[in-house]
Amino acid sequence: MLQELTETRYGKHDYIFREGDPTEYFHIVKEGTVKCVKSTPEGKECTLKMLMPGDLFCCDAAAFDGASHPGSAQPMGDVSILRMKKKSYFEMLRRNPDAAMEVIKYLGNRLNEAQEKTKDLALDRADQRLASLLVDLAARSGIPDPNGIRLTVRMTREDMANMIGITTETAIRIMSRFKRDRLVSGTANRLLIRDLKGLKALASAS
Amino acid sequence: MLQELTETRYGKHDYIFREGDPTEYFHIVKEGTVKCVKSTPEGKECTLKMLMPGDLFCCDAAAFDGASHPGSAQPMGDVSILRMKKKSYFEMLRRNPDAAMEVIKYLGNRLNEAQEKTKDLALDRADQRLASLLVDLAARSGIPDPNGIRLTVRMTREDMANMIGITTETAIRIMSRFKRDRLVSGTANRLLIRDLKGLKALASAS
DNA sequence: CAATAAACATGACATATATCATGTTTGTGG
DNA sequence: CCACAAACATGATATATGTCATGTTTATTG
Repeated sequence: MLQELTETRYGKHDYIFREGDPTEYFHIVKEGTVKCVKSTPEGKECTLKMLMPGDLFCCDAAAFDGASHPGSAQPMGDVSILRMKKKSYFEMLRRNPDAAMEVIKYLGNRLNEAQEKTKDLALDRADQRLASLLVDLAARSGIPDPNGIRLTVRMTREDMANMIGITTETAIRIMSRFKRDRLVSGTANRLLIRDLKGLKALASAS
Repeated sequence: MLQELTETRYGKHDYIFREGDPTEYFHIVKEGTVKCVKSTPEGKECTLKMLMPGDLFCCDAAAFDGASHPGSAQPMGDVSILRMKKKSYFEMLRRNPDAAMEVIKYLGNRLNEAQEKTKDLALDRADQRLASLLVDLAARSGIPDPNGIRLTVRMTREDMANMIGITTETAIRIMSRFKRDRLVSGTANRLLIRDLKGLKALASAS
């Protein structure tokens, strides 16, 4: 069974798959961070989700028929991915109700997250959404640091902008303000959350 | 087995459940349309999804632990809902791999939809999103009419606004323009899509 | 059918965010 | 370490959309 899971490594400039590619595998993030991206013909990008170790992807319907990927998957730095042919995955689920239940649970959580994000995009201002993003990433990829919480994932202002539906310039401006207000510090290589409470307050000041 | 599914009817002013209520049942829409809504403390609303006959809801993670509903479910007019205690639903899935696979497929599709919506909110203008909405509803709830496609679901400009993250006034203005441009006609009680192609062109003019 | 509320319409104005432009700082590969 | 590119910064201006206000039309209900 488990030998059907193979490990692959990717670097920062690779694609795990591209939007429109046929779906062949079910994936699990083993190490590193993967971003799920959709783009428009004119090159605008929208990052739907940052996948961390333990996250599943392509565990869904697109893997069930001959469909193609609705978005692309790109590593943020070096990552290691476990994958399984979709046929094996499919059979494994049929034989293993526990696994199927886990996938249902996982997809349900992903759907809730996605709907929460929809609500944020629809109702919150840009600075609130950016604060939310930072709070979320602090919880998911942060490590303690003498001055706060350091984010392990390398993320530029442009990356942030794509995650919350604003332009790079707006992300830079808001981050400059957060910096001035001592909420955060540092740049892509060393992002530091200095005042988590302050960010949380901003995030939920809807 | 099937006798565990019970039918309940609701009217336009009822709630099927409210945000925060404990999750007790798995649901299926039998007749009518149900909207899934999230709201802020200040009364702003965001409609996440219109559920039509055949759609499942609460088939997800919130139903798996002692969690509560992340949003509320309200009928758009008269609806009929089938439901099953979550314990029975859970057991049914464990015994029935086909059902579990169907749920995984359904959730995957819902997740894709949600992510498509995220992309629209992040990258498209209000008029494009409204055009998208109308095209989508024409496909899902439209019936042929001498002058185009009539939407069976009764939907005010405010409802539309909540579905695409704009204000009621903006929805009214855009609909007025669509009316002037002969793309649509009519009001909540009798919404008519007069030029589906035109709307599609606008929707994808990203 | 009258009374009342809901839905639609439209103007004037405010504002958050996008766009474009230009410059500085920081990182990186040869 | 130098050269080059990426990332960050910030101003000026444009614009889509929100907000508030007021009026009309269309439903609904007693």
